Amino acid sequence: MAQSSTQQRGRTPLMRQYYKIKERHPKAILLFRMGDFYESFDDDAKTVSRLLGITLTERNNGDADDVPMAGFPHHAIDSHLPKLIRSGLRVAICEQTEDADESSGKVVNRDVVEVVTPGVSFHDQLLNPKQSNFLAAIHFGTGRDKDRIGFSFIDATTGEFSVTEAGIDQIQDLIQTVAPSEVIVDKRRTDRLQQHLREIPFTVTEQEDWVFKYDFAYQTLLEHFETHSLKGFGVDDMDLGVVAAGAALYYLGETQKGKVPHVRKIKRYSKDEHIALDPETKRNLELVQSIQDDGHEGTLVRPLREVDRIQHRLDAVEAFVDDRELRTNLREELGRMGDLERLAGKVATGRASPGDLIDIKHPLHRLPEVLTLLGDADTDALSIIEEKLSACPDIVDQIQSALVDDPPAKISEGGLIRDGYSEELDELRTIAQEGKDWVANLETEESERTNIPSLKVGFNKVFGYYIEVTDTHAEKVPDDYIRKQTLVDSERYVTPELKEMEEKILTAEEKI
DNA sequence: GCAGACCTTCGTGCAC
DNA sequence: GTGCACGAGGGTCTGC
Repeated sequence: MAQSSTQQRGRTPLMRQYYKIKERHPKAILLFRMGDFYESFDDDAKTVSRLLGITLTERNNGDADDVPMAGFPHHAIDSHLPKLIRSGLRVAICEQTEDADESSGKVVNRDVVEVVTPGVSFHDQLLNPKQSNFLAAIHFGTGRDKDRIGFSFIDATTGEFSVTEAGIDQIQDLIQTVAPSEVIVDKRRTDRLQQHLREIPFTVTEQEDWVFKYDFAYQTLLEHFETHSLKGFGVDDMDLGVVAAGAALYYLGETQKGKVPHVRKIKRYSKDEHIALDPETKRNLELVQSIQDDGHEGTLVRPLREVDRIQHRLDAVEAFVDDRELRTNLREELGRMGDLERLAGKVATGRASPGDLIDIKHPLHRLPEVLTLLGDADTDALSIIEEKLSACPDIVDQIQSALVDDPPAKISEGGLIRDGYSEELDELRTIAQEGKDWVANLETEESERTNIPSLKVGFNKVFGYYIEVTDTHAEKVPDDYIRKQTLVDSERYVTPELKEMEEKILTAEEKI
């Protein structure tokens, strides 16, 4: 709902900025970055406070009424965000887009950088490593197509993107087969969705009707894939499907602010390729997990229908049954590999952590072994796979030469880049290390100079480097020591030289 | 105009 | 090991 100028009047600049951004995301909880905190206001704050169990307080708002507020430190988002999303909410994450130092005393610029929803999330805490997380779009036909639908589904983390068309009576089958976490639908057609589903085990997100216009959807797909038509993907003839696919891709782009370069193709999905299984059947056949311990994994969620493909799969299975060594070795190799598809998605969207990059290197490093095993197999069913895969040696080399083997959890912690990769970085590290060596020697030198055997040099985040002397030796403290802190049985001091070296070390580490 | 207080939660340092 | 105090970084208000 648009805020009138009357409503905006009297508010502080910060709250005017907040409501302006909130206007663009009325259906999402807006997490508003304020320094080291994510803060929520107004009705959002009441919801956040209730769901996260955190204090609901208030923030002043100029001449307008105080605004309800609830917040948490930015580093706690990984634990709080999943609770909000699992409650079925959408969360818009608003970050500061400039440094406070550059804002000339004004409120810093802010903007939403990501909208997290049940069907669109890159956060590990919200994803099941064993399952795809699909966003689906359904477009209901009209006129002569009134009994048909376009159906598209996309996994934001891997870029897997499919489209199909079906009779309206097959919605239930499609939903059960794909099992999306979220379905987007034309807001005028929500009732039809409900009419054709026995239950709705996903979040329904309504979109404006223009999102489901053919021309808009088709153009969205062409612009994304940078093509003149969709013929190359084999989906050009699916008018209803194209609308659903365009709507799904548009929604994904909106939530990720266009950062979805890893969605590089769309494929035609044929429901006839697979047998639809309802949740009860999957459970009873223990295809996904065992009934007893909920832990055993299954792989036959989408059984094939085509005889040729079934035969091809059986050939591969037979090869493994006949060749125990191949089976054991390949199982061992694959067991060491992570989820490359999802990791590649993280890299493409700029979300990869240092650990993710190393997790990419390890499976790629082992891929030649896998390719050799597949190539040596005595069946076309496996050697075809070998021909399709590349070990990407250039990527492995680059990661190997640039990154350390045991990276920090966050880039901000430093120590990610390998020595020798960057001359400038090596120089800064040398300055920092030499400074630390100087500080380390200082303890011995000062202990001898002052004749205080218990003298210690330490560091903490509050006071930086300091020299600690117990009260027993207080009378021996030299005149050039500057007192900084008093403890129960000791005093802490600094010297001009120590402060100068601290500045050198910290400046170098900041640049690193 | 300036300094200090305030406001959510959480990690850290310190005292005991 | 436990409990307390503080600071993280924004923006705003209050008091001098």
